[in-house]
Amino acid sequence: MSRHREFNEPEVLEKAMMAFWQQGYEDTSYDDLVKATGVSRYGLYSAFGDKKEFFLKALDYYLDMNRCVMFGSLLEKDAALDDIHDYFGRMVENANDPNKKVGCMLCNTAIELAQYDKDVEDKIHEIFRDTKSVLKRAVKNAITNGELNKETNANETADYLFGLMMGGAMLVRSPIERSKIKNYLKTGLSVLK
Amino acid sequence: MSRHREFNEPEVLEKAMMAFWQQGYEDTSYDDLVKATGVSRYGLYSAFGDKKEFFLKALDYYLDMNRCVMFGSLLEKDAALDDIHDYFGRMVENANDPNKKVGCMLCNTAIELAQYDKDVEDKIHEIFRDTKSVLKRAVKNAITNGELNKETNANETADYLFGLMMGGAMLVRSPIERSKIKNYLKTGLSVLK
DNA sequence: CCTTTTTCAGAATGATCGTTCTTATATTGG
DNA sequence: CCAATATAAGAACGATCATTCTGAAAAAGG
Repeated sequence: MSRHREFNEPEVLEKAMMAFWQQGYEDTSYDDLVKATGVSRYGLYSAFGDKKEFFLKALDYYLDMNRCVMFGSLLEKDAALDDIHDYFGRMVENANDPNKKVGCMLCNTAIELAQYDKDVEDKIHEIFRDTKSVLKRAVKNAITNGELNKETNANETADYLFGLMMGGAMLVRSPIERSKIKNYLKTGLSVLK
Repeated sequence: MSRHREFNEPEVLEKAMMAFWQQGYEDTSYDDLVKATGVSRYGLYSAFGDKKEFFLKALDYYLDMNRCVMFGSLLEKDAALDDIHDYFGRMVENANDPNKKVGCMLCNTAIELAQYDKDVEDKIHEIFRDTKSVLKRAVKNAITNGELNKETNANETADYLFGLMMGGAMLVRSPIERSKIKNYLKTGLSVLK
């Protein structure tokens, strides 16, 4: 008995994620999602729930797909100074592409939604905490390795790098010249010594 | 003949500006503006035009009211290193107030609207250019005064300080702990030497 | 005080939003 | 091939949006 779904969940989730990423939560209507995915409203509602549930699933998908790609070797236990520079190097590369003005979906969400939605705020906090830990570990390793001055405050430096990352993600989304973003990240990293 | 307006334009504009500042463009409905100002829809439309015109007037008002207050001595021709530190010190003070999560109206607008509205983008560019000039002049003066290393690249450093400023404004609007913002700005300023 | 003119308050309008409902179709087990 | 059932497509619903319109009230000149 019964018919089967005509769509593939991950494929649809990816398309929906792209729509939410590019346009944000408020500016993406359920109709936009129907158009972007090519799936019926009924299908989307039964598979992904209402708009907020759908968004949270899209955000999870974004994190699953993009974090490893962007953070790369920085996620490894012995990550150190080179891995920090590599990460920000990838940010500069992304910033240089004038078409990529979407920034980081997580950072965008932190600005757009987290003030008004407790569920979103909790998720943001969790990921931000993880991200800071990753940066802090790399800073500590760099100090141990002698790549950074022994006097370096690992905690403050991790907070700083986190802010540099978030600031960069926001600058990418603003209508600023790409060369300025490069200068921002390049000079910003010069504190690491 | 005829009746007079019952409201005072600058007072009303200030109230509308606060609403737009706190909630952003999209999340502020014309009804919100009617409630926030206590003025009739008719009165607002005839005095300030439609929603976008009203927003641009509110943004101008914001710039007129807040730029001098925030930038302070940094706007003076002979501003140098101390004035840069003073400015970011005021940012830290603002960030420490947990109730002040609105950030900078101009930066918020750059993120929310500038991608989709040419008029807004042009205004943002103009103000951003001015802001960078102010920072660059202070950096140059600091180099001349011997407060900064002679090798300092004034242009890149100005871009960096601009990003630091915008990053800080964005962090304030996100649900991040205030102490992290302080660490971000404090460590960020340590490049100036 | 009365006429004129503008303001006010909010009803009306048309669009769009998220969500639900309806109807017809496609699929599968028997 | 037929009955059962989940699907798809989109119409329908109620809310809210920006904007316009509609009397009633208010103010000022004669």
